[in-house]
Formats: sequence, structure tokens, C-alpha cells
Amino acid sequence: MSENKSKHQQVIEALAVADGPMSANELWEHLRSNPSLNSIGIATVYRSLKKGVEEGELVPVELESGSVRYESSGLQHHHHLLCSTCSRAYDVEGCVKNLDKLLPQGFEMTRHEILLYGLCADCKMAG
Amino acid sequence: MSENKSKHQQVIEALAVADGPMSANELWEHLRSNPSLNSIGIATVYRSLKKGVEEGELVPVELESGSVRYESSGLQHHHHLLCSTCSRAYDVEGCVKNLDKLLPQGFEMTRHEILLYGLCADCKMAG
DNA sequence: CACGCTATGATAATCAATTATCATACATGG
DNA sequence: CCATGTATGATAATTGATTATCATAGCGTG
Repeated sequence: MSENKSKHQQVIEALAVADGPMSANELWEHLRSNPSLNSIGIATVYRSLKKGVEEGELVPVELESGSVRYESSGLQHHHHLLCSTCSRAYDVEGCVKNLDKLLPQGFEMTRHEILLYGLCADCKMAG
Repeated sequence: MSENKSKHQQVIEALAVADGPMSANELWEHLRSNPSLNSIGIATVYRSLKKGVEEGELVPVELESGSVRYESSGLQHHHHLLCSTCSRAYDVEGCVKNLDKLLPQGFEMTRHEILLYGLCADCKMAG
């Protein structure tokens, strides 16, 4: 049925509406748990992520030592919060001034990431 | 010869004078390349890092998806720059204001990390 | 319908990082 | 010197993430 979305589209779209970058595994579990979609294989998730990055729709985000997360490209400048309870990463809007003042003499900065550690709203509420 | 430092001490001291957090492998290569020390095994490096963390002398720092770096505990508040050429992480002094303003409603922040991406002085010079 | 192509899924294989093993070396206290 | 316990190194084993394989299913075209 061509009315249905391809698995690749499902991956891309799931990230388009996500509230933060997701790892292959998070995405896999998220998509499998959605009853309106058929099941998806982990291999397909990885394939779609790779393809999405190659085609410029997705951007890899590295926040931790374990795995790589992905987010839609073209989001406006933002940063992330890593919840120490659920381990999910959440987008946080905005930025701060004066980051250049941190840069040591002789170094060059091309971009930056601000990572907040703490609790997301759900986990804080539950906690 | 008890006048010599144990390998564990060598690891701890190497991190104490380092200009940034180091991974087990970086530390291993660094220590092996120091002609004034005997060679060291990678297993000993891992053991010393684990012990150092357990005893509170070291702190793990996760900046990337690949591996964990370690730094001396008790350094004053600082952040890091990751050189895209040599892949080393460097400490950068200072911080910025207004980070709390980034925190979304309902979330809680316990700590933060600012990561600058770019070139270290050596690589920029060489580049 | 047959053909050929892409998408998909299950799973084996790979890879890097880390940990576990095990035998040896070293230091210390009888 | 001997017994014992810790430190060390080489290397095997494990682990988690990711990629490669391979067979199958679905789709569009002639």
C-alpha cells in the first residue's frame, strides 16, 4: 500500500517530532511501541539513520560515551539536557553569551555544545 | 625499589599535570612514551583509573561517544575544548552566566558541561 | 504474470573499549 | 630464606554498538 509511509520515513518523522535527539535503540523501541505502525527491525533503524545523515536530513549528536543520538537537521540553535534518571536527552532552547571569552589564547572554536545534566520534568515529578 | 613511584601513582600524577582529561589509551601512550619511566601495561592503566575514581582522586568525563576520559578531581570549575584535528580534550577556564535561564520549566539541573569544538593551539598553528 | 529493484528483518560478524584471567615479580613480615 | 599478599603485564574474554549478509517480500514495468 503506497499510502503507508516507508520505514525510513517513519524514522525521519519520528525524529522530526521528537523532543530531543534519540539513539538507534531509543528510536527502535519508540517505533515498535507505536501500535499504529508495524514493527520495525533494528537494522532498518540504523540504515535509515545513516541514510538520513548522508542526505542531510539528520545530524548525529554525541553527548555521552555510549552511543550516538540523532536529531533533525535544520532545528534552530539549541542545546540539550540529559536526564540522569531516564537517560533521555531533551532539547533546550536558547543559548548564552560570551562563550568566546572561554576560548584560550591561540585556540579556535568552530561550534559548541552546552549540556545540562539533571532531571527531565517527568522524572522530577515522579521522583 | 621503593623510591620509585608505583604505576598507579604514575597514572594519577600524569593526570594531575595534564592540560585536559585523558582516555585510558591516551594515558597509556603518554606514559609509555616517557623515557624516564618504565613501560606500563594497558591493564594497569585501566585498573588505576578505576581505583582512582573509587578513591575519589579522579573523575570520569564523557565528551564523546567513543570513550571515557578522566581528570583529577578537585580541579576548579572549568570546561573543555575538543580539538577536531588531534582529538585531544583541553581544559578551558571559566564559565558563563545565565545557564539556569536555559532550563525548561519543570526540569532540574544538577550540573552542566560546556564543550567547545575547534582546534587546539598546536593544531591551529600547524594547520 | 515474469523480471528486476529496493526495502526490510533476522541475525551473524565486526570493532573498539573495557574487564577478567592468570602467571609472574616484588615487597614485607616473620 | 620462606610465606603471603599486592602490583603488574600479556592476553583472552566480554560487552555494547554498529555494520554486513543474505534471504524474503513488496512494488512497478514490460
